[in-house]
Amino acid sequence: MLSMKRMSDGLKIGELAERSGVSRDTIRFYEREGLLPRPQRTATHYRIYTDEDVDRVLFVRQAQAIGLTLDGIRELIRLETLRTPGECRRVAALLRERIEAIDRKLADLKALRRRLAESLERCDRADSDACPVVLDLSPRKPRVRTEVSR
Amino acid sequence: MLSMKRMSDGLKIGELAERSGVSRDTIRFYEREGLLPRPQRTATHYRIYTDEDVDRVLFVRQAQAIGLTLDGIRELIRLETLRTPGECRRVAALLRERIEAIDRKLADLKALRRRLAESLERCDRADSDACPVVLDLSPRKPRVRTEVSR
DNA sequence: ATAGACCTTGGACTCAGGTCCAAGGTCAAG
DNA sequence: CTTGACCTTGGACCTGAGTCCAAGGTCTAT
Repeated sequence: MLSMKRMSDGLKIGELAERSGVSRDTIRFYEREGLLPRPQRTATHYRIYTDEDVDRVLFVRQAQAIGLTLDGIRELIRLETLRTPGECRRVAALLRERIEAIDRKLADLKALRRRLAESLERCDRADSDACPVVLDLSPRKPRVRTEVSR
Repeated sequence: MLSMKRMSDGLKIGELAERSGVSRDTIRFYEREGLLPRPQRTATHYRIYTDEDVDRVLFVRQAQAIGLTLDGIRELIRLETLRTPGECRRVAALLRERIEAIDRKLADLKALRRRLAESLERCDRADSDACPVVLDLSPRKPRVRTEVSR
């Protein structure tokens, strides 16, 4: 007979872990951190989870993936579960903030990439010994004339 | 009479700290970590640094700024100070690695930015309550029909 | 009834890159 | 000689996001 068990309710922590792709320890950690509600327990203190909890864990991972910290995620969950009026505006603000942070990061990384690519070129052009790039990282120690800016 | 002191040699740790823009503690930490050579000492055990050390600290900060870890920087310093043959090739390899890492990061961030911008738009378009974006982060809980992929 | 897989707890540990602190030594000025 | 700014050391602590562990309880199959 097919076990009705899997249908919907009553996951043990290991099952939640498997379904959501995080470790048991992480789940307990999220609970301590207030990212997951305290689950019901069996008579023997086993945690029992529902599909909602699976979603909640996935939510946390998604939110992490977009660069939020656990603090930020807690805040987001609070907004959602309390159905705070103006929730959407808060979320929008949060999003704008995140986007700006990303734009700054992008700009930094692009500048960095340019620098590195330039260094690499010089490195490849160099005749082997005494890497110009290493020396270049040392400020004002121009033992090899740099001659790159043109 | 002008003190000859400032000319060149013999910085105390606080002076090195000031010139290189890091804290005393950080300097001692770098020494422990092998990023700075052990300095000479006065008879009373004060560390005395030279201008080379200023450069070295700045080097470390520069290298950090391009995304290297302290481990990587230690390696770089080893390459430089040992004048390892093939130094330049190693450096070039390191640079290529860094550039690839940056490219991956850039791609990730751009994708992320697109997602967030899209969410933000939906958020702004929404009529106030029950933010679609928060709900959207929750996988398969479409209490509000998403209707965005038109 | 016993093995093996699962669960419980609290607390320690990880990583990187530092920061902070206490208790004491040194040095220049007033 | 005392004050205040500087220096020394070893070691503890911090952040963020978990991971690992020991000692014990439970459940399922054989």
